[in-house]
Amino acid sequence: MPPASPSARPTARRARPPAARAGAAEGLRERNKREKWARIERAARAEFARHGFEAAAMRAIAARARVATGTLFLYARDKRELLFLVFQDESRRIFAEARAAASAGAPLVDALMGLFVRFLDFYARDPALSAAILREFFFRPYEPERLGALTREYGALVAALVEAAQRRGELRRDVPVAVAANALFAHYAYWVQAWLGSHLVSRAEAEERLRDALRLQIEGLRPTRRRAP
Amino acid sequence: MPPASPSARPTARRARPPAARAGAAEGLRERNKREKWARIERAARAEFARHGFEAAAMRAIAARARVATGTLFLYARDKRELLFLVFQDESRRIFAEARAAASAGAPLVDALMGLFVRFLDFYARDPALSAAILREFFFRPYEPERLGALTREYGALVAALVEAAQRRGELRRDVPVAVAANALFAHYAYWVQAWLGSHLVSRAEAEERLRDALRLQIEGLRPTRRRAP
DNA sequence: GTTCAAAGATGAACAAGTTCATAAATTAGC
DNA sequence: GCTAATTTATGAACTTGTTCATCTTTGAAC
Repeated sequence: MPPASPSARPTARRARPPAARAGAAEGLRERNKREKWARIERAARAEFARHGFEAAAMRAIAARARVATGTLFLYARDKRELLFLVFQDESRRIFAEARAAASAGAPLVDALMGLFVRFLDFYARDPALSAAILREFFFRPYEPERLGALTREYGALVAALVEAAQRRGELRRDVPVAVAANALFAHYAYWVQAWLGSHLVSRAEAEERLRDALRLQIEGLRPTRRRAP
Repeated sequence: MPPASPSARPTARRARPPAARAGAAEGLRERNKREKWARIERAARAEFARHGFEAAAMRAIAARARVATGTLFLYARDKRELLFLVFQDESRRIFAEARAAASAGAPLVDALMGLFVRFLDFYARDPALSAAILREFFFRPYEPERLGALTREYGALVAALVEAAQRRGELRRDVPVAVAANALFAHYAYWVQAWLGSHLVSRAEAEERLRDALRLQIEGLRPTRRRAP
């Protein structure tokens, strides 16, 4: 089977979303590109929010941004990438906040929930759009180097919390940090899916069940001989 | 926010895939419908297999089935439902096999892996298409009463294995069966996603990590005072 | 300031999913 | 068997994502 994604091609034919900073010596080209991208991003955000990912039309986004339809494809390879770029900044911000607020000293379940709940809040702002993001980027091959970076950061933060807990004796030492982190993260992914994807639980239920699941992952399902008071 | 799916509309405008059995007294209408649906299903299966879900064209499916394009939409509401209908039978078969072979007496991890591996094999036959199925039906609101039934059956089977294990003392009794089943199933969902969705692991790795994760879910991450020999 | 090559922008054209007015086929009433 | 009513089938037309030949703008050499 041939690889599903054309891996060689750069993001878009030419232009790419320029870096956000308005540098000192900035040519006309760069300034135009920056302004155009700003308009496109605003427009995309608005149309996605109003109509959802599927129903938002590229032509409508282009019209709102006052550019030709084809221009969109100079800044984003396709509609999916537009979605990704729009949410990239916001995810980064949420993630930075979560990292800053991460209390590696707290009991592991609390520390993890402090991180996870931030993203639940983020998703809750627009659940349908969040579901689209998860679907488009975690269930479809997609330029690993962009999204992969965010995912790895997330994983690394979970791993750091796990390692801290292990170090202080809250967790077994014979289980590699990565294995434990994956096990815990699996519950997060599962309940997010149940909430945003399958609509089997509400946001509140997802949070509750996730907390329980994390506890249960730590405690284990095996019968215990004795329990500490 | 309005619900994303038009919940009222029936599956397709009129006709629906007729029941498979060729009843005794069968009118011309029903026979024609049955034959046409058989052709459509075969055609859809072939086109999906050859080109993948996205690249398979409805027009090509229609041509191969020797019907007009619009006719497809009398049998399936949209392309997604065509995918679902095509795979419904096969999923059912796999599931029935798994249920029949389920050895509720085996250690829980083995019993669960006996079930899960059957689906991993199923997915492995066409990973890209399997990923499409998971993406289209678990990350998008979609007529809960169809897919929901399959999912619930799956969940019920896992729960039965869990209950058997609990009964024979392999698991704690103070954790509700549903909670334990969800916790275990989460690892399955996670590693399937890592394999089919994110391409982070191979099929073999997914299986291996899943087995480890199930063990770890049972053992727990908490330090143990003592271990049975 | 003029020239020219490179970068950026445009929108008509294309392909694919979906709809719907219309036609064909089937059934039921007589 | 004929007719009317209902179901089923058709494919042109519409919408939307995407491409690409063409045009415009920019920057630098002179």
